[in-house]
Amino acid sequence: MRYDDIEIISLILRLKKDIISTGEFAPALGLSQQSVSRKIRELESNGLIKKEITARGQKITVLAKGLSLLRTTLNELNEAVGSIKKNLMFKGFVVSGLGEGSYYLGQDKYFVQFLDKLGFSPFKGTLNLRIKEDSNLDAKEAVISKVPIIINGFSDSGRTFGDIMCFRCKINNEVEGAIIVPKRTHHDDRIVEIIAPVCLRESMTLVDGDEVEVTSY
Amino acid sequence: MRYDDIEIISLILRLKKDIISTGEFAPALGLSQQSVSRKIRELESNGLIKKEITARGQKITVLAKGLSLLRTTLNELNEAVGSIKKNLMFKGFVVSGLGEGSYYLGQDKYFVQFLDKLGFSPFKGTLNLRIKEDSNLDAKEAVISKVPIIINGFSDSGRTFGDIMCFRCKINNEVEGAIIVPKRTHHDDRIVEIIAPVCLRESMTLVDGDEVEVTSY
DNA sequence: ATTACTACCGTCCGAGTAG
DNA sequence: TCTACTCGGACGGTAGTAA
Repeated sequence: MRYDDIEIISLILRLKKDIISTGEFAPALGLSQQSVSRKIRELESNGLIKKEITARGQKITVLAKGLSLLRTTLNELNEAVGSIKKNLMFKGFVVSGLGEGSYYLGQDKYFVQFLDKLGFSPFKGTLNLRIKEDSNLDAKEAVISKVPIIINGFSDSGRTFGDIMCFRCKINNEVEGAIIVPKRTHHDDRIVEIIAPVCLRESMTLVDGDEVEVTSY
Repeated sequence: MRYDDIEIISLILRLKKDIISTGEFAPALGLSQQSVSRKIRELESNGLIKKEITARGQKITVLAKGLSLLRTTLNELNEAVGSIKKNLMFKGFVVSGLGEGSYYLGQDKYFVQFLDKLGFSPFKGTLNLRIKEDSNLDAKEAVISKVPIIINGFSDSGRTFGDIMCFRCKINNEVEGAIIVPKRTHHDDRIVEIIAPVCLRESMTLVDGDEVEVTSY
């Protein structure tokens, strides 16, 4: 478990203190003072750090070997996070629109924001997909847990319209559009509403039951 | 030791395989098949991943909670690596110039490159520092293991002049200059030669034995 | 204050093996 | 093959305390 060492080195560097006591370290690592003391001694004997003990604590210098381990790990995590993006794809089946999306698109105060924030003027209707497999559901959850583009809500003639979250996506690797999700109402998890500059049913000749692939990027 | 989980999740993502067996995982983590099996079950019960067991192995999906942990860790490491730069400071004592630096500065073909690549025209002499403490020596090593600015070597009337590596630095947090290190000759590790647009001895009224702080940025 | 030793003990690892 | 159970033993954790 190489990453144990990294956790400590990372903390040492982030504390940005010249002198640190093992007791100070302990709670941040969820360990006792004694264990931290031992861990640090181990790091030193592995040549990852160097320490000088003073009256108030120890001055720790992360050595080249330690830094190199840190950088390697950083690269690994970057690679891991990078590979997530490629996993952000899910499939669903075209269903007839029962979603609220189309209604939103009819509201001018929403509509103007779409062009502004998404860069395209959406067709005034949504493509509704139903997700069947659980694995695709997870992918969809991953997409809509990314940082959303927010379409602000408003009040009009006594009614309140909430914020809408948008997530850019590509439909069948062909057309660029966006998944829209009302911020408040958590309606059926398995239905996804998609908007695009064009009518997707027409431009891609889709009918109910057709499988569609959605990629987030 | 939170990072243990990360190590496994990171590996899962980097393998980019749909189906993975615990036995395949084991060597990469330095654990036994049994331990990997248990670790993965723990990850699942902590809600970080989801797994489906098939005949050939298990299909693992990293859940939102797992991804978020991964991103947090990535940010921490980025912060840690970022803070290294601020740690790149060392101290040395002014000594009389026995270095080769001054000689280099006398060579026009080198000299013109300094202005070009460093953005300043150096005073035709170097400030030589001797590093006494080992901790400072480590910091100095860290500085000169960064990506160097290279001053190209050349041949002149039969003699060969090698490449020179430069590292921007700040002297006593006051004057901007550069550490220069011949690429070939690995002369005394404890002597550092510094160039600056001005004569540092004069502008900072330095004499032999004065302590000087060098920061790399 | 600190660090770190000793002693004890709980957790975790892995060999064997079942399913 | 695969996953995962049992169980003995090692490793790692902490309390007490010395330096």
